[in-house]
Amino acid sequence: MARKTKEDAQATRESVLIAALDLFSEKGYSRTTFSDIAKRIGMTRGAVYWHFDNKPALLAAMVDYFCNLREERVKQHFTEIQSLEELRAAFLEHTRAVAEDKRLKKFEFFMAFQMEWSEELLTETHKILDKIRKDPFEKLAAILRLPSISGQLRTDIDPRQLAVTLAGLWVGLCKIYLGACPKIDLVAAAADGFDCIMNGALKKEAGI
Amino acid sequence: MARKTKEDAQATRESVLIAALDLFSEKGYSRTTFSDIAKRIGMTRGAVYWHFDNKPALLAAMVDYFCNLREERVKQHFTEIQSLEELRAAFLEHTRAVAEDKRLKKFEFFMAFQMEWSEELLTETHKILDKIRKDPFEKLAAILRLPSISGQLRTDIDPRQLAVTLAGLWVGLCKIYLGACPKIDLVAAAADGFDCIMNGALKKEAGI
DNA sequence: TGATATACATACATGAATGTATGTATAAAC
DNA sequence: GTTTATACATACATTCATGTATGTATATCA
Repeated sequence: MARKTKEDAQATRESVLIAALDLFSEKGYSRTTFSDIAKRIGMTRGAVYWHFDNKPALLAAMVDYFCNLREERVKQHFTEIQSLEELRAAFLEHTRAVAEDKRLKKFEFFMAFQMEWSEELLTETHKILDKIRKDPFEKLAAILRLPSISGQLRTDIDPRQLAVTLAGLWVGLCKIYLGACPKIDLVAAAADGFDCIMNGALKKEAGI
Repeated sequence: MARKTKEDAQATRESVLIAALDLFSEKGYSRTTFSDIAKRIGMTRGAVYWHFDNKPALLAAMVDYFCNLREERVKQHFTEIQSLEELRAAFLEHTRAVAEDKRLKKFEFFMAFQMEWSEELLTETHKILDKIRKDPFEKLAAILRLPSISGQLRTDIDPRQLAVTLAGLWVGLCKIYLGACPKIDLVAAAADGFDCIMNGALKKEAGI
């Protein structure tokens, strides 16, 4: 058996990426081998090596693949936000995605607990990770600066600081949830936290 | 050269633990070898193997060592809290410790970014990590339930939920700070977040 | 003042993951 | 229809971390 069609080859490439996420999130990046991945998809190491030069390259491709998948969700949720209600809805929808989309959850779990980020691997996935690491509050801050929203904020509240607080809450709750020792309802916790923060950030007359 | 005094041996044991934290946080757990650690302290692998049976055992001892160091700080900050002002001070003091105590910062960085937690390694360090993972909001919740504090909370605020929010904020801000891409002032961000949340959680007449 | 256990250093043996070279059947290009 | 590049499988070579066995000088203890 050899030489499949281009579609078949593309399919095995994707199956490698998915198997990589599965195994990386199960065993950790460093403990999974090309052999593990090949076995998982019913092929040999040769197949994996044909599609990806080495492990860092596979990691970069995998992170890129699922980051884009995540970015699409973020864009889907956080574009065209005009009001506080829409921001709240987007915040919770994005949270719900982490809690309910198994693949996204795996990816977030992998990024949070199953990866040791060396300088080398960071530069390998440089472009994609730069986005993530700048994103969490820049996007939020821009939304909070919209006149329709910032007008409701207390005058002593800095939109950027508020964005940091909201992003911090989101990152922290996700981490606690993914660590999953004391089981929490992620969406409910995010809703409570969001309301509490906004309740403190809004002018008295503009309560949610 | 051989057979040092008991004090000397204890000193090299500690130097191994410290070198382990240094190297683990620099290169990641999986990429550091016993050889690396031995070189760092100017000894051979034999010395490291004499003190620790293998890498998981060393990891467990190292985590135990620095977790206890951290626990002492937490206890130091979070016992005998009676008022909101004291809670705020403790919250910020604990945050400041992560930002300014180099060793604690290294440890938190290691736990957040340089460790892939397999089932095996989790059970190895079971007792210690159980503490950490239950801790973040149980301790906080207990404080928030103190009459002197809960009396100031709005009646629709659940102390436990508030604890989850505060813990989430803390974990998230630390993670963002330790990731350190968009530099933030951790202590200032924690103060702002704390105030904002509390401002939303307190009765109108009990503002900070 | 020996005897013994200690705190290492040194040497070796093993396995396991990596990378590469080679083989091969077949889709695609001409 | 032939050629060629593709999408793998197979085989081999190398490195490297681990673990263990052994050696040894010296605190410690009797």
